[in-house]
Amino acid sequence: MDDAEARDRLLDAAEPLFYARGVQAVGMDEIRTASGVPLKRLYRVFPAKADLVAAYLARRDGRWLGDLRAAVAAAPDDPLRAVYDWLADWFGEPDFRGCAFANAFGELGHTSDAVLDIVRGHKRALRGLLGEVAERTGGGPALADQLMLLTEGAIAVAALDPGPEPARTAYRAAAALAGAGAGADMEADTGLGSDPDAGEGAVRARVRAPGPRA
Amino acid sequence: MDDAEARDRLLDAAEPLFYARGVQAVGMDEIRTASGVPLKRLYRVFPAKADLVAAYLARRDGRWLGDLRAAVAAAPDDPLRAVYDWLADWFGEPDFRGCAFANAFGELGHTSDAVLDIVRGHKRALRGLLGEVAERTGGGPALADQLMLLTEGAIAVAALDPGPEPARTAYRAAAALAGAGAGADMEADTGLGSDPDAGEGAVRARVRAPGPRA
DNA sequence: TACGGTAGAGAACGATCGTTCTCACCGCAA
DNA sequence: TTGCGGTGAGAACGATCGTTCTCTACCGTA
Repeated sequence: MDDAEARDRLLDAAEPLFYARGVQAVGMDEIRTASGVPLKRLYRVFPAKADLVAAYLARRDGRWLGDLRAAVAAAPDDPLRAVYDWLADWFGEPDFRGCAFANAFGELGHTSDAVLDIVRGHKRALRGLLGEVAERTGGGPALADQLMLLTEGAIAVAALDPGPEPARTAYRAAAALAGAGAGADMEADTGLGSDPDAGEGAVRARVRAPGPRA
Repeated sequence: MDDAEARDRLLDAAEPLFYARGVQAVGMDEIRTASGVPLKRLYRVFPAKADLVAAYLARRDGRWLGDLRAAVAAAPDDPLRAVYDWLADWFGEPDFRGCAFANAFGELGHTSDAVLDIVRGHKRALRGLLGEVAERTGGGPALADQLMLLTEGAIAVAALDPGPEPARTAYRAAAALAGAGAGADMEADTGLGSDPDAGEGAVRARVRAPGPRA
């Protein structure tokens, strides 16, 4: 067995375990057993569990975004629809358990800066892809930000209640926003201007003082 | 010291620790030290760590939703705006670290059914509150589902990039959807009907076969 | 003043888990 | 054949952590 092959086998074994049960709930011994790679080589390829976790997230990041990008590229006439159709499909998979990166953030985001960086990078890349989709749909960055919220929201909702429905809801909202906002990026918003600080005073005055919530 | 007071002090000590660093990263000894409650009494009040975690989430659930409900009630003329102003305020708090329930789900959702139930209950209650907001804004359940996506999406985005901006983006989208969809719940959606299964064939046919993604 | 029951402080226990070490084994060069 | 570098399997180590136990001190009551 090659080191490169060992690496693949380790990641192939670790990924479904980490995704299904969380990183901390899966021990190195279980990965050893599942992969068939001896511990010695495991620790040569990944000197610490943190390295394996980072590789797991990095590989998943590449594949996930690659698949989504391919789905978008395959539907040049309606990239918006392609995004949410793809999500609907994903949400319906039997082992769907939400966003691996959001889950990793909840588990390790405060403990590991490496994990935090990967998660941030993943979301930034997703935002970039949605930016292209928004542009090709006739919208601008404002639409892209809205698509990002709808996408993240759909994933979060589907995580607790698996099924394609949240993706359909997101698509309807996205289509409505894209239709309403075609070329109307700076006046379709019913209130706040696009200056990030313009409404802050009013915003803060309207609600109570900060305190711990959720 | 009373058992009831011990309980409060334990939760007061545990909550910021759990929220800031995650449940698994905080040991019972640290909670003992931070609360000043002796270990013996700690284990009388909460026989196991899981009980303390459940109480932490339950208390936070009640307070978070109560605060949001109060903010909505305080702005009867524009409940939609109240929601996202409140969120913007929350996102700006210095110790904001995303949704405690989403984080707990990522950490323990697959291990603990009790945690899963609390998280599901929390999100269901939030969806209920947004349902009222949607209704008072002139929308129906379709708008409520969209608000849910925008809200969850804003929280998820803000978790990785703290600041009020995602709440403002969500508000703009919500206001646009509420304006566009007033009384137009069954035809404003640009494509898919409201029947959950009507478009499924097309949806599934458009994308590739399922496989592990993210 | 003696005493039973409870509280507090912290040591101790037992399990888990990441990581390292031991040791027998195998293929290969001299 | 004879060593030898590396491999595989799994035991062992060390740390952490949830939980329990021990021991001393105190308080209300007779």
